Amino acid sequence: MKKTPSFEDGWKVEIRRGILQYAILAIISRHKEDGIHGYGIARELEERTDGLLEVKEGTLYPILHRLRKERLLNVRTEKSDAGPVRKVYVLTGDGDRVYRELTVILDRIYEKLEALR
Amino acid sequence: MKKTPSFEDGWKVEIRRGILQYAILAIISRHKEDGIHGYGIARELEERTDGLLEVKEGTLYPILHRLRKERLLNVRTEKSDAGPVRKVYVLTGDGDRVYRELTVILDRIYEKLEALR
DNA sequence: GAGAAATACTTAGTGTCACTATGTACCGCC
DNA sequence: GGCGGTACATAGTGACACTAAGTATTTCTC
Repeated sequence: MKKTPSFEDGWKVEIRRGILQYAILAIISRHKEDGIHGYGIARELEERTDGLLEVKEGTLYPILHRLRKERLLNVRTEKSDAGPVRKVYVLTGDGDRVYRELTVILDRIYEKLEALR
Repeated sequence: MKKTPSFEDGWKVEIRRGILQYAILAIISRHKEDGIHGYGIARELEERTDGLLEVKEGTLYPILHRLRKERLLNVRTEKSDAGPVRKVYVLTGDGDRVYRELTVILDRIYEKLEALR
């Protein structure tokens, strides 16, 4: 029997909404035209945030598909020397623009939240 | 005919998840044992964030009910001299504890996001 | 060459919650 | 008595992070 999650537990799930999409854009953005593949994004997300933004595949890949559908990402396939074929993602022009817009909004929100307390 | 919302529009809705609950706890927290009523929370939220975290009643009241159900808030009713009876909310001990925990988590997340870009 | 372990991606199903829209009702003022 | 401000409630919708389970390839070890 699983115990009912605390309010904080549920909140942690909710607060990741939007944040995850943004974080993924941020990671892809850092890799510029070289791009990075899904599995690599998952690893970087975990390592570079000390596990705070760790994602399971079931969370990550739907986000990537969505971002691609929105034309924020381009994909190419690439042979891996240690597993099946990879899908390598790079930001489109739109993706870069949107990423920068979200950064501004996020900063504004955080700023206002700090002022609120 | 309403135009299809942009990616940013949808993202703005998603990013508010969790944030709104936190912001509402923050506002109630500032009012200590005096408390503040729902309508007042809505006004403060709008004014103190330059409209960024404005909420409609259909968003606000369900959140208050939820927080109360989680025993993070206590309610008392109070006569208003300019309208119907008010419900005045104050943080419970749990509410105060949770609010402070969420603050820590939020700061950690924002810190990691900044490091990511 | 069988099995395990790491890599790499996919998808079905669930629950939560911010949103839109609408409704109820009280007060003071002209 | 109608209007504007105050004050709260709730039904219905959609997006998305989650869990869970699956497929498939490569390399290393025995």
